[in-house]
Amino acid sequence: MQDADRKQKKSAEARKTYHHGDLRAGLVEATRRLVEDKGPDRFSVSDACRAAGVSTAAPYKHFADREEMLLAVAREGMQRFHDVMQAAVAPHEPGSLEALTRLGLSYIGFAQAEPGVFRLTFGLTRTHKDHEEMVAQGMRNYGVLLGQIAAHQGKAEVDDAVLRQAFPLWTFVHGLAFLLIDEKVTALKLTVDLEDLIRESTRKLLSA
Amino acid sequence: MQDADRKQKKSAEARKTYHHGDLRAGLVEATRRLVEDKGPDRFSVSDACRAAGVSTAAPYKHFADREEMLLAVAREGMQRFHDVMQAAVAPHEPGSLEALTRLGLSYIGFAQAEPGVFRLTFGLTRTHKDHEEMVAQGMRNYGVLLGQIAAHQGKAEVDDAVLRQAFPLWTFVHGLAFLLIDEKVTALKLTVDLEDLIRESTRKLLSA
DNA sequence: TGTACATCAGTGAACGCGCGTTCACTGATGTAC
DNA sequence: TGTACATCAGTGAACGCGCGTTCACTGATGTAC
Repeated sequence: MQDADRKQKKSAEARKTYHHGDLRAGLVEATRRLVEDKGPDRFSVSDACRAAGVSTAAPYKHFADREEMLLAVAREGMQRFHDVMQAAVAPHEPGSLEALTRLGLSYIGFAQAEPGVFRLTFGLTRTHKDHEEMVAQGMRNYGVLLGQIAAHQGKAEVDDAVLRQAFPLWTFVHGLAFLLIDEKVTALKLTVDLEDLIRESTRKLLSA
Repeated sequence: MQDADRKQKKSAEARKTYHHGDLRAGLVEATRRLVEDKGPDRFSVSDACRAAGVSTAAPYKHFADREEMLLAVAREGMQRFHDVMQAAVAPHEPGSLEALTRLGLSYIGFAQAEPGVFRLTFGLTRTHKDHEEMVAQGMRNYGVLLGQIAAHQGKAEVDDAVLRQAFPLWTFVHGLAFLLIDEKVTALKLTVDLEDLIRESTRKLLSA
């Protein structure tokens, strides 16, 4: 909601002023959109400036370089991904097959809704690939699954058995996400009922 | 072997001549190497020319454009991938858990050995994404798995039941491949016994 | 065997382009008095 | 309330660069006679 407020504020008061209101947020949004439209590799600073209606020098008042703009989008995206997953499991019995199925569906749902951001956050992020904050957020996101599996095993903590049971589930939905957004499923003319596929595969992978 | 012959011929006879011997093959190899070193997106025609020791105009005697050079690498790569998978299953009882495990291991083996080519062939290939030859080779490659599953089900042909049982296996190893080459496994400090993981997950996904 | 000629693979220079980043600047804003 | 001033977000022009592609060319090769 604060985003909406800020936007309104901007358009109401600051539209035609010299200062932008919240150029940083505007650039992040422009970058995000470009990452979606052209992919993380085809994004250019100039494009983002054009989209934000600002000179090409402006971003450097807010970001050190191109990479930092992408980093901001990635950070924001991972947080959004986390929220989506949380919302997916929330209504269901923790550790239940239903909860895990919904979690899997939210994973591929995010990948399909925001393939550019999905690629950006899961791709090999060269420069800041061990940017500690990103890794921490990645662990927090993975933690949503780990928590469900711990619950499934009737545990309060994540132990080795939890890790071992969780990883194949991640692997599975991750592969499905890429096969979908890389259009292999359509290219090979495969028909897939996503919900059924995820539920059944999850059930099997959870079994002994 | 003919490749080796050609190379020898080149170095023996044609090294310092005006003509190159087999510049096409040389450029494809240079492109492949660059795709590995820098990724499919960072590849440039100029780089390839530099690597092949040739002027930047030379490739256009063999390829229509940059895209066609990548296409040649992709084509070659998919064929190689096919051979690798065939070789992996060949020694084993068709449709056996062992054969399927080896097939899965060869999949991630290829991804790890040639992550650049793997990304190139499995990524969204914009321009020629429905290049018929590529799709055909993709189906041929997928056919290796389908054949194994058909055998597993005691069938001579691929039917719907085969397709339904095969797809989750593909999905699984595909996800594993990306988690490995995108270094998520190492970033999250997960320890994974690949062979055991693939065998067990395959077994479970094959079960009722 | 020797010569004329067609073929065409590779050259080197040039093109226009968009990029990331820097620079000295300007003008809007908030604050101190 | 009004003025002086510091701050700093955004400007616009410029930089050097590497890119993909085109062009008229050159020289090596194979073939016909």
